[in-house]
Amino acid sequence: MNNIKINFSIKDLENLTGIKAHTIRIWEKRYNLLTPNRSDTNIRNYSLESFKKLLNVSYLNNNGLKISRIAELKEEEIATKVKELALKGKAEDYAINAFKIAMINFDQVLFYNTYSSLLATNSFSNIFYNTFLPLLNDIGLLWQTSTITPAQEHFISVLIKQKILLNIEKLQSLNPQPNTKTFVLFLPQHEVHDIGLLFINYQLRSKGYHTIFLGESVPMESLKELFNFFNDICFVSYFTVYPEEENITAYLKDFSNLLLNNNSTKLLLLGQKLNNYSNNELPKNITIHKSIENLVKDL
DNA sequence: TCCTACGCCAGGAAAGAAGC
DNA sequence: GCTTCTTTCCTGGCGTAGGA
Repeated sequence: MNNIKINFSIKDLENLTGIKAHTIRIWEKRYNLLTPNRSDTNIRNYSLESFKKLLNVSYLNNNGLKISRIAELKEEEIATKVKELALKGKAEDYAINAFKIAMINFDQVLFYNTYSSLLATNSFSNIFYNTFLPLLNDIGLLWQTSTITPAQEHFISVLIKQKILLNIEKLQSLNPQPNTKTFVLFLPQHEVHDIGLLFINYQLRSKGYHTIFLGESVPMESLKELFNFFNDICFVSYFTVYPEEENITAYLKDFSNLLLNNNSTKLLLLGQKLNNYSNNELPKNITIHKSIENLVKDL
């Protein structure tokens, strides 16, 4: 694993750590904080070690240590201080950095160790809300800026999904509350980002609700079949990439006409695609929620 | 055309020193 | 204790040059 050769541009480092490229250059110039390799044409080229160091430096800096003081520390001292701070302070920030390193480095062991240390003092729900959700937001940005590869995004996504599935499995023995409605969780066609939906499934199960998880890219027509099995249905969906902005209104109208004829049937929605969606004439029985926490709270 | 490096300048925020 | 001044740190903007 240590032999993996990864190089980062200054822009990559900016995206990964949140520290402006200009600031990174200034830190290098004034404090000799990083010593990147240079191309023949003088372009900076950072190693994985530089990336790790900068994550640690930004963590200390965000926790109030002055950059001039951090620069005086040896690399081992920086790492030690980060661990000390993580133990008594916000472990989530440290964990997010560790998960990023695990993702970049395809390091499953680091992922599992970081997760285990978080689990020692946190519930799974807390870990998801405080660590995985911010991490997934960051990953979304890193993906948009091509800082990470599809393989890296899939690698970390699958590991997170495994943890959610594992926790859902632990709930299998719980019987659903009697006479409660059935929550049908699905993603619209072409939509494949199912981590958020999986976690909602976990939350509903943990509260004792009966759920049917259909997963990604479900044709609307096929949802009708559920009415042959269940009377009281509440659909739940998560729009991350699809439907596209211009198609959302039409999708919801079609959904309403096809599946929400019964007054008691509802559709609960979430997802980045809906962040800026405003439609005052939202079909009846459709509710857009700003966060998973809000959705679960409103049940 | 876009990105990167570099230098310079200006300004905001915070901390510390000095004076009243 | 409060105000003022100075210093330090950080950031953003701008312009120029050169490479991808």
